[in-house]
Amino acid sequence: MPLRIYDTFTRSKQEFRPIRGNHVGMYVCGITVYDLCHIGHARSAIVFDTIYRYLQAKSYDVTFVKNFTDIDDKIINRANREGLTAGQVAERYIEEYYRDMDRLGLRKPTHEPRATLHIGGIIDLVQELIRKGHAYEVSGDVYYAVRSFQGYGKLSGKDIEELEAGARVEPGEAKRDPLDFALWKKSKPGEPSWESPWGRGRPGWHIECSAMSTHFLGESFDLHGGGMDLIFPHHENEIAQSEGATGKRFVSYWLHNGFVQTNKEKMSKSLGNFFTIREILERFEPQALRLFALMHHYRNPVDFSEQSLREAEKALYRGYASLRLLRGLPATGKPLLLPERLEALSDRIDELNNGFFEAMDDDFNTAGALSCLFDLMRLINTHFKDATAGPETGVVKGIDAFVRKAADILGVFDSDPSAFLSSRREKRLAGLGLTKGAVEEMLERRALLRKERAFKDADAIRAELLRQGISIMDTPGGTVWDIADE
RNA sequence: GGCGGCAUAGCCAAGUGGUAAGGCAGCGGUCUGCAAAACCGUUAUCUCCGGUUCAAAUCCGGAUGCCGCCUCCA
Repeated sequence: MPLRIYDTFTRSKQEFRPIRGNHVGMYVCGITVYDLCHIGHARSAIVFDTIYRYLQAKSYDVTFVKNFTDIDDKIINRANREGLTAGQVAERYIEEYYRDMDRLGLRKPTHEPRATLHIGGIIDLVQELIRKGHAYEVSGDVYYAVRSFQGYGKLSGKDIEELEAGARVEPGEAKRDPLDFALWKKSKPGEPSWESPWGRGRPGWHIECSAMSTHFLGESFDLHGGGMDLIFPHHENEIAQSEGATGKRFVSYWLHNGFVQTNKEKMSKSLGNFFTIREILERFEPQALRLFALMHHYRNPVDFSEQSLREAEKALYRGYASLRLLRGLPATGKPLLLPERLEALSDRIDELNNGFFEAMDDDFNTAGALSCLFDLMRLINTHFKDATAGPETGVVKGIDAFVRKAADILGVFDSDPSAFLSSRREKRLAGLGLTKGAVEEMLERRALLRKERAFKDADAIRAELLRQGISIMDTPGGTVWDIADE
C-alpha cells in the first residue's frame, strides 16, 4: 500500500517517494526554549512523533531531526529579566521540555541539534548566500534579499507585491527592501555573540534550520514539518535560504499540523489562553492527551476543553480494560468458540487490521485508524468476556499482535493493562482519601451480607462506597471495584 | 484588504463520487438478587442555494458563519 501525504506546497495528497531508496530524512522545527511548553506544542510533538513511528513501522530507515532554537530575542529578554545568561535560560527550558515530552512518550529523534552549536555552519551558509547574490551586509547585519529569489512566496501562496505593501521595517534596520529578513544580527552590548566575517553577532531566526537540516540530512531531503503558523514566514524563508544557496529542491513534502484552540481561538503565548502540558498532566493521563490528539486529524484545528480530554481518558480506560481481558486469557484450554465463529472472527480482525493501515497510509489518518482499534476492543469484549478457558488458537495471538503493532505506532495502549489500570486506581484512591484496605474491608462485610441474602444492608454498603467515589461490580469471580467516574 | 482553511447526530470527530467510521453522553433490551461493567438495538434529509453527474457530505459556482496566516508563535 502506498503512503500518501498531504503536501502544503502542492496543497494536495501526494504518493510518498523517498529521495534515497529506503532512507527517509525528516526535519521538524522544534521549540524556542524560553518558557514551558503548552498543549499546542504537545499536539505538534505527538503528531510528528506518530509520523516518525509510522514511517519506522513501514520499515523506512528514518533520520529524524528536531531542533532547539536556543538563541533568540525572547530567550535574551527572559535572561535579562531573571538575571541569567541566555545559555542558562535555554538549558533550563530544554530540561523542562524533556520532562514534559518524556511523559508523553515521545520517541527520541535521531538528532536534536541546538542552533548555538551550529554557528559555523550558519556562517558558511550566510557567506554562500552573499556569494550567490542573495544576501548583503549592512554594517554588521546581513539580510536576505528576498527579491533575488525567484518564487519567493511559493509555499505560502503569497504575492510578493502584496507582502511589500504590508511590510514593516523596525527602527534601526538598514534593509534595502522592507521584505528582506535578517540572516545575521550584529550583537548589541551584553548580548550573546559569536565572531563572524561581519563582526560579532548572532544568527537570525530562520537560518539555523536551513543550516542544521542540511548538515544532518543533506541539501535535499524528504519531509519537513511544523505548525501551520510556520508556513510563513519561517518555512518560506528556509526555502529561499536553502534553495538560494544550493540551487536544488530543498524539501519534497511539507507537513503542517493544525492548532489547538480554546473557545475557537488559537492557543498561544501572546493571547495568554494556554494550558501548559505540566498542568494538564497533573490531572489527566499522558496517554489521554496523546489519544485526544490522535482522535483528530493532524491538519484540522482542535478545540481543547476539559470535557474532550475527559472523554479521551474514558476511552483510554475502556480500551485498557479490554486489553486486560485479552492478556488475561489462558494460553491453553478448551477453545471457546465454534470453528466457524472463530473463522468469522479471524476475517473480521484481518479487515480491521487492513483498515488501520489503510487509514494511516492516507495522510496519517490516526482518527480513522483508531476507529479500527476501538472496533477491535469491542470484539475482544464480545468474544472473550466470559472466558474461563482460552483457546489455543492463532486468533488471540493475532489480535494481540495487531494491538501491539498499533500501540507501538500510536504510543497509546502500549502499557501493561493491569499495571496501567491499577496504578490509575491507586492514584485516584489517594485523591479520595481512601485506602485499599478500607475499601476491601467494606467489600468483605458486603460479601457476607450478600451470602445471607441481606441485600438491603449489602446495598447500603455499596451506596456508601459510591458516595465516597468507589463503584463496584459483582462478577462470577468475585466483586471487583474501581474509582467511579465523576 | 490579500492568501488559506473549516462547517457531518446532544457533544467530539473520520470520511474527496456509489445513500454516512469511531469516541463521549442518552434511550430500550440482555445479563444481574438489584446494580455496575460488558454486549445487542436505537439516535444524521452531512450550514444554505444553484450546477455537473446515472449517482455528491464528497466535484464546480454562489451565500452565510467561524478560524488561521500576512508581526513572535507548534
